[in-house]
Amino acid sequence: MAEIDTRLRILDAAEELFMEFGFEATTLRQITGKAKVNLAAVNYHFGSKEALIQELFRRRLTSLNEQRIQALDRLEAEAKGAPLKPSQIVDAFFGVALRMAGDRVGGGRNFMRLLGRTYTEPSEFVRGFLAAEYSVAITRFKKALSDALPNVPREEILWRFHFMLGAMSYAISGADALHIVAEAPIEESDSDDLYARLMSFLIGGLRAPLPEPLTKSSRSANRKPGTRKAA
Amino acid sequence: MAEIDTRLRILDAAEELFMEFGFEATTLRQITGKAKVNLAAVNYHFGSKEALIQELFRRRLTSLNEQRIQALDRLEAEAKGAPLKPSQIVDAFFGVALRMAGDRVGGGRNFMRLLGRTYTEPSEFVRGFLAAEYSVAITRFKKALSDALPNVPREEILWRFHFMLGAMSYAISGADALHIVAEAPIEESDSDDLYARLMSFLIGGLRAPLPEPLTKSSRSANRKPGTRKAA
DNA sequence: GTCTATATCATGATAGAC
DNA sequence: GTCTATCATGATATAGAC
Repeated sequence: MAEIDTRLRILDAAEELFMEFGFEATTLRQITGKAKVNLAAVNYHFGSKEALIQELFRRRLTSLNEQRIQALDRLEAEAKGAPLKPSQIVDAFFGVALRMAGDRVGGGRNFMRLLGRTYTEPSEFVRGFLAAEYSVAITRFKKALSDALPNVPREEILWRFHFMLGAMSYAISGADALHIVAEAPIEESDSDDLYARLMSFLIGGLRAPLPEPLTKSSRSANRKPGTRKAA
Repeated sequence: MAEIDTRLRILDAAEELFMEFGFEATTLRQITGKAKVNLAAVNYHFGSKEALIQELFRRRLTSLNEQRIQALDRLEAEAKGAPLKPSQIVDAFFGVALRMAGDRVGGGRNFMRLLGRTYTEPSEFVRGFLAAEYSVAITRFKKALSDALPNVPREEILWRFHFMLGAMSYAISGADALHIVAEAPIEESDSDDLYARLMSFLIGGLRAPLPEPLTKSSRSANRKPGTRKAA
């Protein structure tokens, strides 16, 4: 048990526990207990519980988004100026993430599930650096999607991107959360299956016909009162 | 400030605070402070913090799922045995929820955002009665979707239902979470816009072409090594 | 760098007067 | 039903020996 090892042991243990119980419910005692290090080690190495959380996200997110950008770079280089297919872009963004989520050995699986939940969590300080870490990648991918879907308004693209993130988050939460939907225990799909399932769903949603004219003027017109308009 | 009022004041205050800070981070002192009732009132009226949380979900979920089932009943009665359109079924399930989420006055908005996050939260005791509360409605809707999409395997329907829940959850988390994606502050869409946007996305995903043969035998075949199979 | 021991504080819950 | 006062517990964080 070398010196540098302590840091990593803490990060890994924290990742698992945060995933399982959430940030608030996880105590430093649980973390240091699981990591088999002293209680004081967290504050020595990271300074505080919050700083530990930030470092935990930083080490994974930086790599994740770099991979995403590299994948996009590769696609654009191959295309030589021709517009990309939306499915390629979606694959570059979500495929990388799903591969990290499928990685059982490196702990990426725990992290991605944690990330999915954190995204909607309203925890002030987490949201801040989440946005910062994502900033570069998001800009690139929004641009790519806009170019690939010239007929879709940018605002619509933004929302669909958001919906896709939601679907992915639940996809990664996976079989655990699915138990609520499926009374019968569902077999844990392997990550290739999950990948294929999610991708076709995402592309289907992304390429769906636009909602309505939706120009600012026409709104909530021609709808029978009492019933909701059917899509 | 009558007697019975205290209960409601606590429930409403708790709903807002849980939504904003989460279950663990919200203290009874915050709740009773906001509700302007005594600290001991929570334990008097509900017995414990956990019981408060359960009661909070119960009062909303029961009504929500009853409305969903009624909407489905109505559709099936109108169809007189003919198969429903998938979009009608999706509308019955998610339309009701979005309407509750759009309801600013009754506090339904807070609740739906809370629900979306809770769904993936791994909190043991919450997951239990979530499944119980949903049980009846889910069974009905799974059946309806299976009938409407006879070519889609039941397992695939289950997953797509799951993905749709994820998209809806993020949709309801709404503009707040979207800030992470959109650097520029995005205008809060009104609920009609959001409804239209989400519905077309969901239908698109639900009706997307099936992933692959995906029969148990053929798996991870014909994929170029080194690259991920594109959808 | 790592440990023990402890300071300081906030939590959920309860007892008992009114 | 509502209040005040308090308990036991467990939280983060730190001081100081090794």
